[in-house]
Amino acid sequence: MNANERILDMAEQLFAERGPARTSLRAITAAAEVNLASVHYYFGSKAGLIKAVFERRIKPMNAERLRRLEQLHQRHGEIIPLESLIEAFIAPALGLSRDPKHGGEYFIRILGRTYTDPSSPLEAYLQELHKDVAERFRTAFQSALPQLDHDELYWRLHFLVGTLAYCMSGSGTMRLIASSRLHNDTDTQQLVHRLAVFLRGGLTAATVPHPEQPHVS
Amino acid sequence: MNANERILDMAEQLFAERGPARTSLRAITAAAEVNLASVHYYFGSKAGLIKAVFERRIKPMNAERLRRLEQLHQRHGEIIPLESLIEAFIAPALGLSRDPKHGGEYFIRILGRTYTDPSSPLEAYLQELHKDVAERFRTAFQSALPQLDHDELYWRLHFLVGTLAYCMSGSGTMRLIASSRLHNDTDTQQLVHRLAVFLRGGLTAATVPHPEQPHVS
DNA sequence: GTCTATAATAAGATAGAC
DNA sequence: GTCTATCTTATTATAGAC
Repeated sequence: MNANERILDMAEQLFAERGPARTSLRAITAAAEVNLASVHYYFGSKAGLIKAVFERRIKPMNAERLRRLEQLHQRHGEIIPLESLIEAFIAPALGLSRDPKHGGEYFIRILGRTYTDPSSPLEAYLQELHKDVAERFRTAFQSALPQLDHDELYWRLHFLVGTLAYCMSGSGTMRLIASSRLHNDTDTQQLVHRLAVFLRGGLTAATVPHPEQPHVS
Repeated sequence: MNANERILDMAEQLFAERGPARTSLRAITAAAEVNLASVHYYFGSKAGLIKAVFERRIKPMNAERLRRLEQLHQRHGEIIPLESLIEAFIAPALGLSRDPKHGGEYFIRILGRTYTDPSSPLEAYLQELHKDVAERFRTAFQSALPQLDHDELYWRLHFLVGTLAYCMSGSGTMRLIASSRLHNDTDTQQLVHRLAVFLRGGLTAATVPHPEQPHVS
């Protein structure tokens, strides 16, 4: 394997463990058994490396999301069954860790964290990478959930992304609130299904007007 | 105001903006208009300061959660209505930003992020701070949702925390998937209510057996 | 308790040989 | 393309005067 890829692989792994900010180039190059200078040769800077690590996984992930969405539109027309739509969005994300070809065992944890890290220098870049997916799925969700007004849909999709991000971010804090026993049940298919059921429930919950503070706009 | 508190306040604010790892003590002491050495005098080290920043907000937050839980148990006995239970858990967290007395305008963003940051040196300490709340609320949720088995409850509470964490982490990436227009509707009461409706839908969603991969244990 | 000065370390970046 | 050696800067931490 070439140095370029080895660097990306080890950077990914170390970022997952300690976060990009706490991971030095020295640690990465040592793990990848390459020279410190090679990072700058291949990626220009640490920021360039970080960008490359994200790009390598996110582009195929979002391509898969759009492929699935396209397929669903062909089968169902404009209005896609909610459960299918949810799965088309979350499965490619959670599946990163599953498919050995994607090798994202570590990556999903990084990505999950990044979604709650607004201060990251990556923010604008990530937004750009997700723009197309965000737009198309929002439209599809609006069609599948015509009963929700624009604001309500906005917030619920926000909640959806949050739940997904937390799932992706891994098992560390996962045990904070829930059971402390370890789970072998990390099977991705199961998780996708469990999450999809939860999200469908949340997205379709009947809106009840706020008792004390009715909506005025 | 004394130096101790000024340091905590500015650290909190800067952590929210850039994250603890990317915030230097120099930046903090400059903003707080105190000497660099005073951080070590009061908190021993940067790690000590970070711990203090978290402790100051989390302890009252969790005390308020337990207070509300106690009150609900007195009113309803063992089985608390789900919606009340959800609100008792999320309102003190989201309310941090609201009540000026708590002054957590910045803090909730830090906390939200930390939940998806398993590599943080704080992890064990946070778990300790949350232990009591986690245990009591898990029991209460199990009573309110007897139809869910242990595993299913585990995951759904996990999803719940994830959604809450994302909400707390702030508006940065909040716009990735959803509308790009800015919202003035950041009113906390509204948000608590919106989130509670969503979570209730998710928590009570009927479990459907996984079609392709039935649960075998 | 507060401050200045400085130590000790670690980091990203680069020059230049091969 | 690859590597060694080094530069420059930034950071945490501490010693010691006041």
